[in-house]
Amino acid sequence: MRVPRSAQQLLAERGIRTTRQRIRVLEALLAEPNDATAQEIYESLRKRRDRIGLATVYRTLALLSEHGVVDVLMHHPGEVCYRLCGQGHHHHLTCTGCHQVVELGDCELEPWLSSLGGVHGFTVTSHAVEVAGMCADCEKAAAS
Amino acid sequence: MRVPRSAQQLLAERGIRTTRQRIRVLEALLAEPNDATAQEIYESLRKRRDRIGLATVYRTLALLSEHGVVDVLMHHPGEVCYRLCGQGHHHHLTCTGCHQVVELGDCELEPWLSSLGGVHGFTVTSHAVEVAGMCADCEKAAAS
DNA sequence: ATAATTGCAAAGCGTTTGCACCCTG
DNA sequence: CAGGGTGCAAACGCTTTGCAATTAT
Repeated sequence: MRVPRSAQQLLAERGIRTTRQRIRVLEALLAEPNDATAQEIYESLRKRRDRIGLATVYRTLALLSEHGVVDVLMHHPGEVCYRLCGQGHHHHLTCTGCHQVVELGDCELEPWLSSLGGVHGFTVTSHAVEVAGMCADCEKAAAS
Repeated sequence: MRVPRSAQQLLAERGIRTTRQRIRVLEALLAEPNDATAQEIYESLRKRRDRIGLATVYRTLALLSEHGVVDVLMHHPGEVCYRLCGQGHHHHLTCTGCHQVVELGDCELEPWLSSLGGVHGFTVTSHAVEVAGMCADCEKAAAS
């Protein structure tokens, strides 16, 4: 799912102008196995002494999500998270303990959903599934 | 799914103190077939000349969601919607045109999801499915 | 009676925007 | 070199909180 690609390449593929800041944001996402908020990305870049404005992080993330480069996740109200994802349709399995995110491929819901939509007179255009649980490590930690 | 119940009853069932304001908020939700934001509920109550504070609406909705009386939906980033739902597990089918919401019963995902979780060493505790589409009316309107 | 609930206004938070400057293509 | 991109700080909108007055049990 998560094909390793360079930040440069990701931008070029979509015909997005490459700037130092956009590359930095993408690098931060590439280095982040889970999801991150705009603020988190901003802070991690500032810690690395990268000169970037918070507004630019927001603008870049908006741009990237418009182009389908990053996914937008909303597990908690008022918290928007971004994540660099593999191409194609997939869903997410999130650990409630440590917030690690696992991509779920092979979604088998399409047929079920479109039939369900038909019953209600809907044409189903998209669907999102967010699965929450506890990873093995967190479960162990919680037990003690 | 959506058993009609009185606002009074809903509060009493959970042992929530009944106040004029809480009943008004619940009535607004009972009258609302779809979902509504805190602000929308506040405004609809003010239009009806109900004296209620915005803060109370927020506090009441938080209370009701804690007690499982209302569902919290987040289709769009930065927009938290509340909805009075039937009991039991279900999901939502939302029209992107008119925002009407249909409750989907009989969710057949449980077995699939827990097996999927197992593969990744997760104990799946919950899942949310949000299906989006176009209802018949909006599809017609869009075609013209 | 007394503890919880309310309303208001102020504070808080994440996010967006206006504008002068800067950089990419 | 032109048009898009950036940074800063101010503006923004939604939500939460402090506190005195009010209300339910």
